Amino acid sequence: MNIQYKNDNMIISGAEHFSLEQSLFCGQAFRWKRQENGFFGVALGRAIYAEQKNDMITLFDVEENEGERFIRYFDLVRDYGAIKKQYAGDPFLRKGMEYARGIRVLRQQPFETLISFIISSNNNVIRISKIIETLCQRYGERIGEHFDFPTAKVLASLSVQDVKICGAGYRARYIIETAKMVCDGFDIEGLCDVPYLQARQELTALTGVGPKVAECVALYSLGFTQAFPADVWMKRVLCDVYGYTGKNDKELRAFVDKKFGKHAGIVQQYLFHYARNNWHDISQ
DNA sequence: ATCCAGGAGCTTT
DNA sequence: AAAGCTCATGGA
Repeated sequence: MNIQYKNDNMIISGAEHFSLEQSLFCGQAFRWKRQENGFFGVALGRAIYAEQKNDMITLFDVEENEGERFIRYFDLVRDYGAIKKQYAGDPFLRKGMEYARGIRVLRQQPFETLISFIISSNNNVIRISKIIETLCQRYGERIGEHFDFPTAKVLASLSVQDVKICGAGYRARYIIETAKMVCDGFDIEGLCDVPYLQARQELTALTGVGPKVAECVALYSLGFTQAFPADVWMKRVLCDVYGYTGKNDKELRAFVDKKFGKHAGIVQQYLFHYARNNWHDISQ
């Protein structure tokens, strides 16, 4: 992979195992849109436009120091080729990795990820995106014509009605209470430095955060690649393809740890994207 | 109309 | 501990 800066743009060439399209629209991020020949989003506190041609990605209006932050955001340093090789013996997973070959697990901002996945519970992607966008427009700091994700401080100051207006439904209370806990000193970023099991458990102390949301935050924002968000789709795959018969969260974790190991979360992203888009073929 | 969506909290067994 | 019920909302 080679990086250069030209005319205020950042150009990444030779990026293997990476597709903007697949990484941005595989259900892990909610604020990106297809625009012109590329993708527009608000991420890391700024508006950004990106294009990709084969293995060349251009990030527009990005200076060097900021470019490094997006290298991390897109998880471009990690050797996905080596990871894929470890799992090549699994026939179904190999199909998943082939279908979703360009997915990288993004490293998003912890608070935004936390609130986004609280909103995701018992909800669908289109509506999740809509709620988040409204939340940003109403309560986020303005970035040109766009809006940043609201801060914990602002969200903590809102009434339930203020948040319900955005379409959040019964989750409005969860959002506000979690924001308050963060304001009162719950250190999300700090969870990067504690063991995975501890991070996951501490996250569930937040209102609206159960096992699934905790796994999402751990995987998509804290860098725990072994975190394994298991929604209805993943459970279908585990049961129908891998013969999982367990009943509770603990049994599922044990099954997943044994089956997929320390990069279970990355594997999960391939399986999720593949299964969600091809279930008709998979289940015959 | 009924069911479902990247589930969690609360109540009852 | 484990299973059951409820929680807004909008689209299929």
